[in-house]
Amino acid sequence: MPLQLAPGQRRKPKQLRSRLMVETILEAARQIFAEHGFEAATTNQIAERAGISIGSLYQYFPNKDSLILEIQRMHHDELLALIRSAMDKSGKLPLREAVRSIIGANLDMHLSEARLHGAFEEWIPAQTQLVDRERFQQEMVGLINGFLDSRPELPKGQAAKSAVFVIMNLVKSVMHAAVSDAKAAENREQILDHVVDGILACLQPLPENATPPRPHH
Amino acid sequence: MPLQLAPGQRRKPKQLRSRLMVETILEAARQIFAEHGFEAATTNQIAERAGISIGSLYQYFPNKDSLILEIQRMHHDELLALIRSAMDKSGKLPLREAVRSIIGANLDMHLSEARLHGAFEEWIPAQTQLVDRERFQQEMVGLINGFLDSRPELPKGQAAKSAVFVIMNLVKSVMHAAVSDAKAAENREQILDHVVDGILACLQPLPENATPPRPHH
Amino acid sequence: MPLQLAPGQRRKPKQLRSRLMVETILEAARQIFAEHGFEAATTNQIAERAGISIGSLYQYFPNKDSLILEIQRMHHDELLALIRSAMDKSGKLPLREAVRSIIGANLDMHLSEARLHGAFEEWIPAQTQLVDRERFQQEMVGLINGFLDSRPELPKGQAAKSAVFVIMNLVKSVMHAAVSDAKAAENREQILDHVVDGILACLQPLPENATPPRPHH
Amino acid sequence: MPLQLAPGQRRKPKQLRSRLMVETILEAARQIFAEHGFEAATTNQIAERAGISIGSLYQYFPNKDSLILEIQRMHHDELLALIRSAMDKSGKLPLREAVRSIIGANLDMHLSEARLHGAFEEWIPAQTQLVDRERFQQEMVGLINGFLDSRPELPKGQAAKSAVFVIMNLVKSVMHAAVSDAKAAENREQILDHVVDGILACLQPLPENATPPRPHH
DNA sequence: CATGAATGAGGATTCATTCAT
DNA sequence: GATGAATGAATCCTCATTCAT
Repeated sequence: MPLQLAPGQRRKPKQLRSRLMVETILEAARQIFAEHGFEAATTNQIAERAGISIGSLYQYFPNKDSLILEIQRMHHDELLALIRSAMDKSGKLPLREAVRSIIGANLDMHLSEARLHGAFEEWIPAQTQLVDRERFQQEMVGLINGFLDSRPELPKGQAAKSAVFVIMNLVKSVMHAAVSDAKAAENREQILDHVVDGILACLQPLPENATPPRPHH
Repeated sequence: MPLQLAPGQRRKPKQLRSRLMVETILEAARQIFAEHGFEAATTNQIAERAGISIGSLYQYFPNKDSLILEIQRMHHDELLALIRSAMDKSGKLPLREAVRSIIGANLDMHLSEARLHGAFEEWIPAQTQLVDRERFQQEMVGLINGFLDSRPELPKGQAAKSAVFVIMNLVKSVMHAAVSDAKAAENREQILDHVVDGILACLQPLPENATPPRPHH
Repeated sequence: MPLQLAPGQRRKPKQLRSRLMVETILEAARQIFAEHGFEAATTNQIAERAGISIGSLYQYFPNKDSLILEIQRMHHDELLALIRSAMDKSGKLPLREAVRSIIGANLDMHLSEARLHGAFEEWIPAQTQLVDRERFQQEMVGLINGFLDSRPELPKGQAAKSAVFVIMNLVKSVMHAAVSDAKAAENREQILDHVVDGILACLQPLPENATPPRPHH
Repeated sequence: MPLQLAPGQRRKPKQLRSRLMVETILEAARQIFAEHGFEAATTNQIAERAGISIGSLYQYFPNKDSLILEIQRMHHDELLALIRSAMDKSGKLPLREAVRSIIGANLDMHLSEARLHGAFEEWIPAQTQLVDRERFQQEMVGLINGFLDSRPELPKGQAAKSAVFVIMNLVKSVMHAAVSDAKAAENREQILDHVVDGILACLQPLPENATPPRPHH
């Protein structure tokens, strides 16, 4: 117990401890949710894994929902960061290689987090507006558009809207499938090939004669 | 009291009641699971919704798992039937229209079943081999291949493998997204356009010069 | 449907059917109780084993308790009959052989009914006066006294009271132990020897000097 | 707040509370099992009787079985201690008095515990090896042999084997009978006389001429 | 009388959350 | 702030018993 503290400094250690605690808890929660799913995970398990008492857990998170909400937020951020960095690194590669490395990074992350995504799906928040799927989606679209912009041979803006939409969903789905399918881990390369093929196809301008301008309401 | 009964017909009424009961229960379960997800749904809720006692429910289904298993099976069957029928009906339409109507039917079904799929995802069966994801997937692949075969302009067999993989996942993901996204219902036409574009792109043979033969292990 | 019946005869077939039904049910109940114990046995199991509907069972027995009560009664009767017959048969044998054969018969019966007795113990009747332990005990005492009477060398009446009490309990306990102890079945001969020794010892007049006339309260 | 604490003593209060709670629960369970038998007793009843919540009960005992297992263990220990102490106290008394006081203590304990033994009988543990009937029996045999050793006039070792067997079962049965028979409490003295007579008889060497050496396989 | 579908009270057990220390 | 014992509502499921057919 220090005798004397510089003014304004007193709360620093507390905040540090606080932040550390929060991170420890979240890491424990991430593991437990990943191992058991949302409903099957118990807050006591999480506290135990974090090496703290259940009471302390509730000091930092008001309830079970808040835990998974925060984890999801973090996961989204990590995913965006990962892709951003993969895009940066792939700057000079030929298109197929670039796409392949970006998607590959994405896939690896999902394979390693496996069941955590199951927990995200399982959790149906009472207050829908609390989740940040929206924000995540927006940012992801921005990222993809940025990539398209950086490659002269690819379509941009309005012309690429469909492609972006399809790519996002294709990737999402494959990630999903990879996660729920035990065998996916072994097929990594093949899956990657398929996805990359699909993405490149989407980015190819459709031959004019094949698809007449679609008129619809 | 009928004077004469065809043999084996005597037990019909019982069987009818039985079948009716089973269907009532399944419909109730489908609703409750769709509303609350798997774990959050309670068997008592389901019985109440079905208008029967909890005891009766357990007369027909040995446990909670068996309910969702059966619902999933039914859902898969309905989906396959729906697509088969949409494919049949679309026989003479130009490719884009055909694909659009098939996917459209699929999408509509998912939009109406909304959160039920969340429940499917959530449920992790104790005995994995009991679920029929495998069967479903196989049949779906067969269906898609059949469609490709029926259209001379489309690739077939080995050449289409990637396309089929991507299409399946693309569709699955969009359905998934549609299901979890409230606004999807309003964007039906746009979403459809995007998906159809994506599918058609995948079915286009990749220009040779764009993608050199990928060598990997 | 017979047109004409002799008066008073109408109910005979019914009574016969009735009696048969009752016996079938009791036999089934005996088996089920023996296999699972009282609480763990279910009336539906019993009905099924009896090859009748649960409704029919309740036509003949008002509740689960009444089943075990009746079985216990029957068991007591059979036990008494068995011992009576063993005593009759052993008429001319030397004392030790006689006792041995009587006790042996008793033991065999218990070994074969094994867990049924567990069910008797387990069942705590709501209305104590309903059970017939009292009657059973009285009759058994009578039987033993009869045996003592038939053997000039043995004590009788008041002098044998202690012996009878001890014998009854000794036998009962050994039966009990035999029933709950899996190994008992293999030790049949040894157990028999011990019990017979004990009984003969009790029937020996105590040496006067060893036990002074007990004065108490 | 004590200025100085012996090391390791800090946690005492917690452990005390814990021990107290466990004892409170066990006492409640003992009562409820004694009143209703094993199956009919409910864990909620026990918690209520103990004046705690059902949740607390399960904090200390993982399931219903563990409750009766522990109670049985305690009961066996108490019984052995009681008899040991009764044997010690009876050191200088004449044989009959000594036996009488030992058995008397035993009987009193059983009379007071009444139906609890029914619950023991009723409970058929899933994992047989968990119960300690075996240990109890061994220790009891040891105790009795010790008593025989301490009295020069009594048989020992192999010669007493039958006697010990018979005595144990006799006592057990009488205790059992006493427990299930409401009137037993009133007949205490008579029952005691009978049992003591029986035991002494068993300890009398059988007259040689009465029982020829039994030959059996 | 026979049937067996339907009932629903009741039981063991779990787990998010609180609060006295 | 930290702790973890205590809480008790809520869950899945069973089974004795009834009653319409």
